[in-house]
Amino acid sequence: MNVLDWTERFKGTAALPQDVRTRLNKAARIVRMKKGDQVFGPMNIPDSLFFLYDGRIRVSQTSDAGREIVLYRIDAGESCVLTTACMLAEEAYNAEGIAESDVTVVSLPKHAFDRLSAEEDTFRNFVFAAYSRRLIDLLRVVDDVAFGRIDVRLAERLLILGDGLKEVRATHQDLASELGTAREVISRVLNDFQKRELIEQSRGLITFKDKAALSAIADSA
Amino acid sequence: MNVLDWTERFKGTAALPQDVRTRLNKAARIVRMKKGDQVFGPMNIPDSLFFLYDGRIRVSQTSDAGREIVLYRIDAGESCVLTTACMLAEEAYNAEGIAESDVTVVSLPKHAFDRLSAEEDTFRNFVFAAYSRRLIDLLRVVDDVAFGRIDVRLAERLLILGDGLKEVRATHQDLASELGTAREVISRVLNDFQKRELIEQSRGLITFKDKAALSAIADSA
DNA sequence: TACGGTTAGGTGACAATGTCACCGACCTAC
DNA sequence: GTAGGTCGGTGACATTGTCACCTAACCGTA
Repeated sequence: MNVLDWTERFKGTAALPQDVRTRLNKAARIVRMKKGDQVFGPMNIPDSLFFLYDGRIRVSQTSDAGREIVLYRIDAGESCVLTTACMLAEEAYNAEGIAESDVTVVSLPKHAFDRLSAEEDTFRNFVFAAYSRRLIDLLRVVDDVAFGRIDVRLAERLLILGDGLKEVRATHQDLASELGTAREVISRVLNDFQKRELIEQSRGLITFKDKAALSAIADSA
Repeated sequence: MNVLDWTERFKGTAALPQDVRTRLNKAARIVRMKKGDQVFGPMNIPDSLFFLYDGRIRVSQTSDAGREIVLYRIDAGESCVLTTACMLAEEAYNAEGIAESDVTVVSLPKHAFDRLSAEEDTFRNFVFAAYSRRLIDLLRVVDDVAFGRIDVRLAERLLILGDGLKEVRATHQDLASELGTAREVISRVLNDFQKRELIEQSRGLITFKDKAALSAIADSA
């Protein structure tokens, strides 16, 4: 079943001795999911650890009123700490992970995780580091939401989403969900950006006209 | 120096064999600090793990503009994950911990922490659980700040701060810092609460008149 | 090609929150 | 007492969020 040796893909497993890696390859299950699938969510309390072998996952939280905010993204080679947290705290939480592309996930049963983090310093440090990074990501989100202006946050997010590209394919609602605000607010700000000739808009598509000026706005935090 | 055996105080250490606990008592340093002292902050990147033996620590974050928001509190018996995170990520962050009372902190050098979390399941689970709890705390903060109304949040916070008491000793600025908003906003909402006879105010002091009604507001999230 | 339903986006009025400038009341040290 | 600092009040205004309702673009199908 496991035609691929995923252990070489992760910082926490690549350095492990070969026999440990072989054991891991036996214990783990490889799961493939399609773009748009829910990788984890408030419904299914996980009983395994997840490592993202390939693709990208967007982790977001939804309010009672149905508004959404993106917390962070998981890239290939990273582990998903939030599922771990939910598992350990045995607490469901209204956060969900959506596959932003087709993804390949390595699912490691809890007992294997326990054993590995007990026996292997490298692996344990990898997990701790992942936790730390997410904590700091969340601190950043809190800072942005509590203290940031939305024009600044939107400029920043557009540049990230369109990194290296000359356009971003996203609806106003998508962008509102990124920042945890309302569609109308995004529409207003984007129209302002357009009037200032920083971008052009068409249905579901934003085209950069002046990235430098957007950067200036994004940095004026 | 170590007249007190702190290891009995923590879930992660109380269950350890006596010889391990003795070793820990040797390795750790006991630090006492006064109410109001900064236990950790953006300046001093920590090189040790902190466990709070006694007292309470308020962890908050400050914006560039100087506005503050309380992220969570550390109670006696808990470990301080954020310092751990900063240490592991080797990244300073603009969060700080302030002693809300006189505190006694157990400071465990990194190498002792590493060894302990490698050798003792109980301890490792304790640390993981602490991380998880803080992550979930922060998700809650994000939810509140991004989606919550401030009258609801203020009512809620007043009830927490005055749990079991009939008054809360805090200035409007203190409460603004709790919620990450401005003093004027707190003043407005408190005046509204007062007009509705839910509270009474005097300088630096808020007295409950109708906790039930406040609860109703707090729950109307 | 025309139709009808769905989705994306626009708009104005209003409510909630944040910002600014300035004020007076109170508190403490001298 | 008074000087200076802290605490809270206030009105005008800016920003952001909410609501109701609208139009335009897109898509599948007859």
